[in-house]
Amino acid sequence: MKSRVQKATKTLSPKQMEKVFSKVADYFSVLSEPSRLRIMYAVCNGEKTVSEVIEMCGTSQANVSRHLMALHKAGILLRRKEGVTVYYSIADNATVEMCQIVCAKIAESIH
Amino acid sequence: MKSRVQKATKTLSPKQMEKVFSKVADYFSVLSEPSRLRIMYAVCNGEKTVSEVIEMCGTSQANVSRHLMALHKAGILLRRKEGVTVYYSIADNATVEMCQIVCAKIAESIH
DNA sequence: TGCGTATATACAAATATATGCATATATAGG
DNA sequence: CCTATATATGCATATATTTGTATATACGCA
Repeated sequence: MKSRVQKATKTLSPKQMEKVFSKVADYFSVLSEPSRLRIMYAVCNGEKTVSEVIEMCGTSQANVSRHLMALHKAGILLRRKEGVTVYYSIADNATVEMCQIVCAKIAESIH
Repeated sequence: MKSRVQKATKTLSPKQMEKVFSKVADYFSVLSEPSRLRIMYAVCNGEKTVSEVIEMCGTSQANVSRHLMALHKAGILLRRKEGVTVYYSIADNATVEMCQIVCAKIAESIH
């Protein structure tokens, strides 16, 4: 019996598997920083401007901007520009689902 | 309307939130290396010994051992010792679910 | 006790990553 | 055109992470 992960990858060659591993690693890597998770938490409730995120997170402007951009480039956040203002929002539910699973798992161990 | 992530964390103080962010970051961090994902892939189909994983992954003994231990310490893999042999296996389905979600997402973008 | 095998770990070197600070770019308003 | 505001980026530094090599530990067996 094949695992669900293997079902999702069964048509891929070894070379392609390496590519998947590398991309998945990049994906998790973006989510492996407290500062970026704080930003994700700020945004996960609805679209926010960079300034709003700075306010909510209490991090420097440069870092918030960089992190938001990194999350965007990883396909995790959408980016919408309106005049001088830039809005970021969650790109798709897969990430939120994941964060929910992990947060639940972790929060449990803290109570 | 609250997001699912916020539901999972609504009873936590800001200090506890920081702890959660830090732990979640650690969790994702462990999964953010191609070498460790390769190892996860080797193990996700059923319990394996360190030697078997070395064989399957073609990585050095030291690295496989280190990575398996890291995955274990992060609560992602179970560790069972029998004589001189050590067996590792997936600790719980949350991680596999996550990997499935992400792999599906990524594999899609490769086809 | 001594040897061989399986696994873990210490240390150094190479590489990557996050951050602060300064500066650049873009746009709206006067 | 000039200024003020919002956002992005370049550079240097501090810090963390990965890896290889060598060595240590643990266990079974003679």
